[in-house]
Amino acid sequence: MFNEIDLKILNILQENARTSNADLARAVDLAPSAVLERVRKLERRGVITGYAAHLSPPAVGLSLTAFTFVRVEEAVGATDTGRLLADLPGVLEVHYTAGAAAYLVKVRVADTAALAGLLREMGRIESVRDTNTTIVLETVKETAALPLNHHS
Amino acid sequence: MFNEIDLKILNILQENARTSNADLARAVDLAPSAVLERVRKLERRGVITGYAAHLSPPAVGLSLTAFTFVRVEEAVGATDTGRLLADLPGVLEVHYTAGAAAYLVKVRVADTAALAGLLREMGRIESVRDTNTTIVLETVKETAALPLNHHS
DNA sequence: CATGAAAGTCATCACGA
DNA sequence: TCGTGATGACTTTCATG
Repeated sequence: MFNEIDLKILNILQENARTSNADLARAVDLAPSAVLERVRKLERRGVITGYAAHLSPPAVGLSLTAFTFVRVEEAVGATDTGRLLADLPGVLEVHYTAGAAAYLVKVRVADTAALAGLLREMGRIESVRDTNTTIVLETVKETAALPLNHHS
Repeated sequence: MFNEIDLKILNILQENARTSNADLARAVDLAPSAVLERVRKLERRGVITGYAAHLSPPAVGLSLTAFTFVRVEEAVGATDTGRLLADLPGVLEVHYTAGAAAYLVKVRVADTAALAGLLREMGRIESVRDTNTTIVLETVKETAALPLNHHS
């Protein structure tokens, strides 16, 4: 699906999304206009889904990370509960998981009090049976950068 | 720590990291030079940690997401095992968790065969006692954008 | 798909209020 | 901290190979 030039562009943009088009062009040794078209095409094809600044959670007052399993009673395949969970403030990720009908929810909040409040909100959702939370003590690695290989 | 102008800048950049400085300036109604200095300051203070292009995992051949709990036998507080886990290809996140001495590892791979291979790699690490994997069927929400409030 | 030229726009810096 | 103004670089489009 990609040639090596596309891969190089994707890797550079994963590392620094604010790399200028001119710098990209120099890196892959193409004219800026050619690079611009490649990037646009990658965006249009849905390969690049967006560009995000990443902030330091503690720096913005979100010092507590946790993962919560939310067991639900809902028809298999339905994700209505998931969407309700996703809308709660502090919920960054909601994954519907195999096995026990449950969502795995990644949460970032200020402190344990805020976590307690968030769990209470989750419990208020009708279809939620119970929750099981694991608090993160230390994040060793956290990236959104995907490993790209040549036969992608 | 932040005033409303900084918050607005941070929110815009979380949404689109490639927003030009000139557009930022128009959005917050300041001169470009003033905005540039604010952004630089936010970077230097460690509030903004980077800018990343986000790719569609299936579009690059990574269609399987999973979370693996890795129980370890290692001194409390040590994260050597965590770093070894972090270096495995396909491992996006490694969190050391409270409770049972364990890491919660977020993984993205091509398919179940690749997952099996990755789990085998994990098992090869000496300090790893066992692993427990939950496969994601559907990701309802997945963002790195942090909710910012005015008393951050 | 890539190039190169042209027009408009932007990034960046020094300076002053 | 901010605005102004200058300059060199960049972005983007388009005609063309």
